[in-house]
Formats: sequence, C-alpha cells, structure tokens
Amino acid sequence: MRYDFKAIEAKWQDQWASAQTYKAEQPSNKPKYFILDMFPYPSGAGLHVGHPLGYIASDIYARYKRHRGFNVLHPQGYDSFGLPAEQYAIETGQHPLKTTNQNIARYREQLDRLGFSFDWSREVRTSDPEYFKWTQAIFLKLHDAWYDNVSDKARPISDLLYIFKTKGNRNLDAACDEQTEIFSAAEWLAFSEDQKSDILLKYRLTYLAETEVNWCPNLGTVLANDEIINGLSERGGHPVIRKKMTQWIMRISAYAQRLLSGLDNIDWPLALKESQRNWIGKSVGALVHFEVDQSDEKIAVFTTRPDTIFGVSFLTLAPEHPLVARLTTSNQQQKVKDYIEATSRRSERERMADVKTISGVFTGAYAVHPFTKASIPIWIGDYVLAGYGTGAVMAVPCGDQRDHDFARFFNLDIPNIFKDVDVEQEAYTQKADVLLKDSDFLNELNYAKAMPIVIERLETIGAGQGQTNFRLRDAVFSRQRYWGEPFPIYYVNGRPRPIDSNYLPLQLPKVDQYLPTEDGAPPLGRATAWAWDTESNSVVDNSLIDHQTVFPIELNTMPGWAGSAWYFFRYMDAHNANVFADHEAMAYWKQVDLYIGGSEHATGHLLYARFWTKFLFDLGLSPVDEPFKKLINQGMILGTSAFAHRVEGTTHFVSKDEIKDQKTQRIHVDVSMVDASDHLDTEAFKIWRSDFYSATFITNKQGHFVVEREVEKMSKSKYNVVNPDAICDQYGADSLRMYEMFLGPLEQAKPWNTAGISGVHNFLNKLWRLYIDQDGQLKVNDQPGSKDSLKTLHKSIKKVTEDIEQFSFNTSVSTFMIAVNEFSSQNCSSKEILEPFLILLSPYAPHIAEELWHKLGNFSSVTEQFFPEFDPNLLIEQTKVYPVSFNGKMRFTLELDLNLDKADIEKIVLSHENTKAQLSGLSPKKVIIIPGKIINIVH
RNA sequence: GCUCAAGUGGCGGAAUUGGUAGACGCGCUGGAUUCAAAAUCCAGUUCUUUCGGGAGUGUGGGUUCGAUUCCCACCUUGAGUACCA
Repeated sequence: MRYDFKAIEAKWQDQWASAQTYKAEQPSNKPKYFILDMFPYPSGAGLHVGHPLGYIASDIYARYKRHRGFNVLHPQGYDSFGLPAEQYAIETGQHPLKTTNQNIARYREQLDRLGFSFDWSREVRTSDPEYFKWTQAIFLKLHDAWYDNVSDKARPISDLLYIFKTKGNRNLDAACDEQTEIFSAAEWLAFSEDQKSDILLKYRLTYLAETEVNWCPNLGTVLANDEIINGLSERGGHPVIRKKMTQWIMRISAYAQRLLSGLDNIDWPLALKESQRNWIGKSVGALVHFEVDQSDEKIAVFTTRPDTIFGVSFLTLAPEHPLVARLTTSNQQQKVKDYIEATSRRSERERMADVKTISGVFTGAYAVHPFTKASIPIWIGDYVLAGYGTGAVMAVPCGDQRDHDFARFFNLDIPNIFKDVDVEQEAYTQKADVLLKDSDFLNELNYAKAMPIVIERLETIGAGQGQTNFRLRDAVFSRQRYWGEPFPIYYVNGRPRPIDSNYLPLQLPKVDQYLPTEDGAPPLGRATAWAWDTESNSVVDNSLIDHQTVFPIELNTMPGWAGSAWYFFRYMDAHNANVFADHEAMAYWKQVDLYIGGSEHATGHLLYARFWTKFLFDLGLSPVDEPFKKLINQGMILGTSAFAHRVEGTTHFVSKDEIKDQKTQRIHVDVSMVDASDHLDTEAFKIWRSDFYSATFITNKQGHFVVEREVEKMSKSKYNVVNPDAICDQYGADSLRMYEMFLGPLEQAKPWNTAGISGVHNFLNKLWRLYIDQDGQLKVNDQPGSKDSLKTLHKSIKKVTEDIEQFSFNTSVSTFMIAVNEFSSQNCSSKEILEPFLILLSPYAPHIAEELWHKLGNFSSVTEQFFPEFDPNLLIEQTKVYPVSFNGKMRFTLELDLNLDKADIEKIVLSHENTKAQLSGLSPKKVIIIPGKIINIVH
C-alpha cells in the first residue's frame, strides 16, 4: 500500500480534534510549559509557506515537551483588529467584522491542515467584545494609576489623592508631565473639581494631552514613533507630518529604567535586546546651567561628558529653542531670523537625511562658563535637536566630532583638554584612560574619576546636577479609526471620566461609513448612538446629550498594539467572565516560557507587552513582571521571484540568455509558470494577464524562454507566493513541516525552493515502505533489534534530543534520514527499534508517526508516550589510534573510550602498543597526545 | 557613522571546550529496472593533477604539533539604528 498521506493526515487531524488530544490540563499536578506563537493578523491573502515556519518550530517543541511529561499550553488566536479590514470596509461598506470572520475561517482551515497541536479551546480574538472588554478594563486601571518613583512602581490614584490631601505634591517624586505646578495640601483642598481632575491627569499612567503627533493624512490617523520609518508610515509608506492634537498617551517613560534593566534577566536574542536598549536610549550625564551675560536667563544643557566642561568653547541652541528670540542681539536679529526661516522650510526628513551640511548662526549673545567665568559665544545650529535633552548643547570641539566640525566650519576655538592627544584634525571621542589637562580641578584625571567630581562641584555651586536621560517617549494611544477598541471614556465639560468597568464591554457603535467625518472627527463621530447615560450606565442616542446625565463618548479607538499587549494572559483562562485571568490560573502558568515570532516587533509589541506586564505586576494582578522568558525570532522564508525581460516600449519578451544590447524592463511573472530550470511556460504567461496576450517571445537556441531569478520577500505583488495548501496537496503536511525545518537554521532568513521538498518526501515514503508492504501489512517482528540497529536508534535519540533542546531542528531532519537509511541497510524490522523511533519522529511528522504507531497495535496516541532516553553504553566510539608525522617527529592522535583520570590516561597512552585492548568497554573520552606529553584531554 | 550577526562546493546547509572539512538534502553525471516514461534502487559529484600528489572554509597576518573554530587587521553582505549631545 502506498503512503497515502492525504488520508492519513485527514484521519488523524479529525481524531485529534474530536478527542481534544492537545487540550492543556487545568488544574494539573504536572510541571507547566507555556509555548506561544505571535498570533497572526488574519489578512485576506491567507497564509503563504513563510507564515507557518515559526508555528512548526513551536509545535515541534510543544510536542517534545509533552513527551517529556509537561502540561503544555500551546494556544493560538487572532490579532483581529487592524487596518486592512477597515480599509476594505471603507471601500466596500462591508462591516470589518464580516471580513475579519471570513479571513479567520480561511486561516483556521489552512492552519488545521498542518497538524498543529494547538489547544483551540482557548482561542482569543482581540476584536471579540468578550476579549476587548478586558483590554478596556486594563486601560481603566492605567487611567486609575500613577507611578511612584520612590517605591518604583505603579500605585492606585486613591493613594495619590491621599498624599495630595495630606501633604500636597511638594515632596512627591512621581512620573508626571513636565510643567506640573507645585501645591500644598491646603491649596489642593481649595481647588475646584475641574482643577483637581486636570492635575490628576498629569500623573495618570494614561493621560490626555495636546501634543505634537505624527499625523498621516493618507491614513487619516496618528502613528506611534515605532510605526514610522524614515519619515514615512510603516504601513503604506505615506508621508507623515507633525500636528498638534489632543490624544490619549501611555506614560511608558515611567517604566524606562525597569524596561531596560529587565532585559538582563530574559533569554532573548542579543540583537533584539540591543534594539530595545537603543530605543529606550539611556544616557547618564549632567544637566548644566549656563548664565547668560547681561541677562537673567539661564541656558540648561544636557551632557554625557561633564568631565569635558573645561573644553567648552561655545553653546549651540536648536533653532526652535524658546530662548533664541530673547537672546539674539539687535545686530544679529536679521541673520538669525533668516536662518530659522531657512531651517523651518526644511522638513524633519530632509534635516535628518542631510547630516553633512553644516549650518548655523551666531546670536550675538554670550554665556558665562560656570567655573572659569569665561565668556562663551552662543550659536544656533540645526545639528541640535529641539526634541532631545534640553534642545541646547555645550559644545566641546575637542571631544565631540559634530562640535569639532561646527567649530572648524565657523572658525571657532578648539581648546584641547586631553593630555598627549592631537585634536587638530578630529575630535577625541573615546572615554579611554586619557588624562585631562587645562581643566583646573580635573587635571590629571581620567573620564571615570572626573565624572563624579565634576558633578559634585556643579551641585555645590548650584550650576547643575547629575541627570539621566531617556530617549523613550510616551506612546500615543489614540487612533482616528473605527476598527479598534473604543475607549471607555466619556466627557463632562470636556474632561474625561471613566466608564465603570462593571459596564464593559463598551461595544463599537454602528456607523453608516467607516471614514472620518467631514469636519475631521474620527469615524465614531458618525455614530448616532454614541453617548453615555450615567444613570442607566448604558450607551444611548446622541440626541439625549442635552439631558443632565448623558454625555458624549470618546471618538478615538485604541491602537493595534493594545490587544496584543496582554493576550498571553488571556490564554491562561480564556473564558473567565469575571476577570481577565483568574489568579490561580496565572499563578500556575506564570509567564510564556517560549515565545516564537518575527523580529519586526522589537520596539513595538514586545516593548508594550513588557510595559503592561510590569504594570499589572505592580498592581498585584500578574505574578511576573516579564511576559516572555525566552524568545526566538524565526527568520523569514523568502520567495524566489521570476522576471521576464521585455524590450522597452514593446511587447517583445527576450529570454535572459539572448539579451544583447536591447534596453529591457523586468516584469514579475508568477512563479507557478516557471519550471525548475527557470524556463517560462509562455502559453500560460500569455493567458495569465490579458495585456500580455499578444506578446511575442525570443527564445534561446534550445527553444526555451529563460527568466531571471531573484530572492525577495514573499508577497502577492511579486507573484512569488507559494501556498501551503498546494504543498499539502502534493506532498502532505508532514513533508511540509519537515522541509520547512530542513531549509536551514530557524533564526535565519532563507529562500524557499519547492524542488527541494522531494528529499524529505522521499524520506517519509522510504520509512513507510520499510515497514509497510504492498498489501498494507506491517513488516515488523518482535525480535530484539540488532546491535547495529540499537546503535543507530540511540545515536538518533541523542542527536534529536540535543537538537530540539537547542532549537536546531534542521539537523534533526538529517538525523532521521540517516537513521532510516541505516535501518534499511540493516534490514531492521524490530518493533523494539521502531517504537521509540516513532516517538522520536512524532514532533516533526506527527501524522505518519501516529499512523505507524497505531498499526503496531497501540491504542493510545503516540503523543502520550514518554520521549526515549538514549543509552550511553551503546554509543561508545571505537578506539582510534593514528600516528601522524610532523616536523620529523612522531605524534599520535587517539580517540579513546575511557573513563579514567589524567594519570591513568598518561600511563596507558605512553604504552600505546596495547591501548585498544585496555580501553574497550569504557565511556567515551578523547585524548590527544604527542609522545611523552599530553597536549589535550577531552572530557 | 555606530551596534550586532554572518561569509564553507553549482545551491540550501553540516561540522565548536581547536583534532580526518563538505554530513544530510537539492541539482548534476553514469548505471540498474522498464517497450517507454514516471517512480524506485546503486555508484559518483570541492577544485586541480603528469594519478604520486597538491590546493582549499572572504583576504592578510598571528597563536598552536594541529585552526572553518581562538586572536589582530582588512574586505564583503545582511539586520538594526542614527545629528541622542
């Protein structure tokens, strides 16, 4: 009987589903293991072969962990709020929920074919009201919390109210807006309710503020910093401009230090930790105040190198700096005005792209050096950014290359404060052990020693203090979109009030169109029933707003990352109606042990999820403060695009090897029309797109039309997408699973090549034929396995176990192939060998393993078996002794099986004549010697 | 510019406390089977060679009896990030 993968796979998928084989136990006495994939956004295009890569890896690991006796939680769900469904709704008027449900159904169908061991009973969808009710509830908790810098954690607003009432905020150290007034307890009590409400907003962990935001006119919404790449939107590549808007904002900056320190204790790829560190951007230094000559003004600068303060030769302000206008002397007035105008005409993007051009202007004013009292010219330069630090720098040309360039360009002083260093040509920017000179009390000190001293002196004379700056900005949380979580907020006198969490979910209202309104309000502004009645605690018609108890509801919705910032907790207790996840369930599952997904979420999702987890931890709602213990980034599977060359301005296509001098354009052709030798099926191509119907082809001498190949990202528009369904039809899910692993290391990007799958497919066929004869009868006996077969088996067990634990799934596939080849040549048909081998194989190719397992007469599932252990005694290598001549000297390289201490080894080795005889039957070690001297002992 | 990662056959890739480089698969070549094809099986496949060998893991050095592996410099590619003071 042939290996009928289609029937086998369908049969076991049904069986597993109906028996709920992969349901996680709860409660359970077993040790837990939580393994999670980044849940997908269900797009209309469906899955391509690149998507399941991470899911296959996590599935192998989940199955392995079950074999090891763990209670495995391996769930899946959908990040189902998002732009594409809304875009489609705008175009067609169809409710995004309908599109979303259709896409989810399609995704599920595709996922099911691959034999994943997901516990679907815990599925979550971020757009499900039963889910987003808790997203809204967590938002309200953030709204009802502030950050206490002293205890270094979030606390409820009620604590803050008590502090205000009893002590005011004078001695309070809390994360808050920059311009927050100081008040006493008495003053607080005298404030009106509106005033109190405004002040509290400056402390809440999610607050409403008018800020400059990144506005994308084409998308009609604001974007967070991580959604912008080079001044263009990540999605769609539309231009983004700065605009003032009132927005909900997450005070993630309060957690900057903890988000940074937390990275030290989690097992994540270095590159990913590095980009989070960059994004958080901690710099330790000092704030220094420079008095301005003949003025009461002070200029504050932030510097990471206060030790170089005696090298300051000028100050530079950003053109947008608020003091610019007041400082500029009358005779410089015009020049400064022209300069500011010129720079403001340049967009942020131009300014960032063009870092070579040096420009600036003198203000005419001078500052006073805090120590030397020397006069320091104040300049304006657009290399200083208004948005970072204080928007002003103390320029130390000998220690900073930008300052150096600026000084040279405008012919300013470059005083040298570094001993034995030449700063004529370029600045000395290292913090190495070079000593300072011409620096008064810092002379003869290095960076490390000078830092604390100079900061202390600055503090003594009141000219500054040590300070730590973070680049991490608070995250804008409002989107002018329909298809997202509504904010549980209504407005009284223009001031936000929370809707009590008992009345959640606040569901999305019906709208006639999904576009912003004519006057620029978000799509929810079109809803006719979008007002909150505080009496009935329900949504009512807008016409009732005149009524005393009825108020307008927030029109923005939450961003895509809201639902994904906590979804891992929901899997622990997916159906709880009273709380986002039960305390006991969370205490058991704790955190995600292994998280697999792409690296594109480095500074978005992965940072926000850590932020929310830390917040929930502070409130005692999470037992852990890091959500993902170990994280692996799977590499992308790339597509191999094909191009046909067309002579420019014609419909003539030229085979790649026939191109002479003609100017040609490359046209993407669908990869399904190209064979393994890169030959295009020209007839199929002609009917593929109507505009190519009359195309003519210049083929090569063999009569073939050769296309050009290139590896690119897999995408519909590049016609290089390979659909997993087609692969399953032709080769089966087990082949696909093994092949995706076989392609290369999990973390690496690698191109897809359908031709290669025949290798693993042949392997599965071979395995089948080895144990099943033509009539479908089992070719297995109850004889014990031969010594060779046992050795093959245990070699495989050892290798596969090591591979899985190190996530080197690609080499395991080779191991299986070698084993089956060896079994075949050993004529191995022992049940004793086959059974453990099937358990070993089942994480990779669960269907065929299950089928053969049952054919062997077993009734329970192969997934319930314990993973086999290897017997080291069967793995003893043969003793090898080989002499090698080197430089006329004789030396010996020995690989011995032994379990002896160094002295014994020496003794044996030095009498190597009968080494082999003496060493057989002991556990493996390696010794490498030259006569008379042991060079290396391998333990 | 900075940070990180990686450079091995025609291709994907193996090989680490330093020990016979190229496992395994694709592709290719030859053979068996077949009327033929598909499928399957067997053999070969880094380059070079006067068939003794010789060279070889991006380049150039170094450490070592021995280096794909460790160290230094450089080149290339990829990823991230960018006037961050």
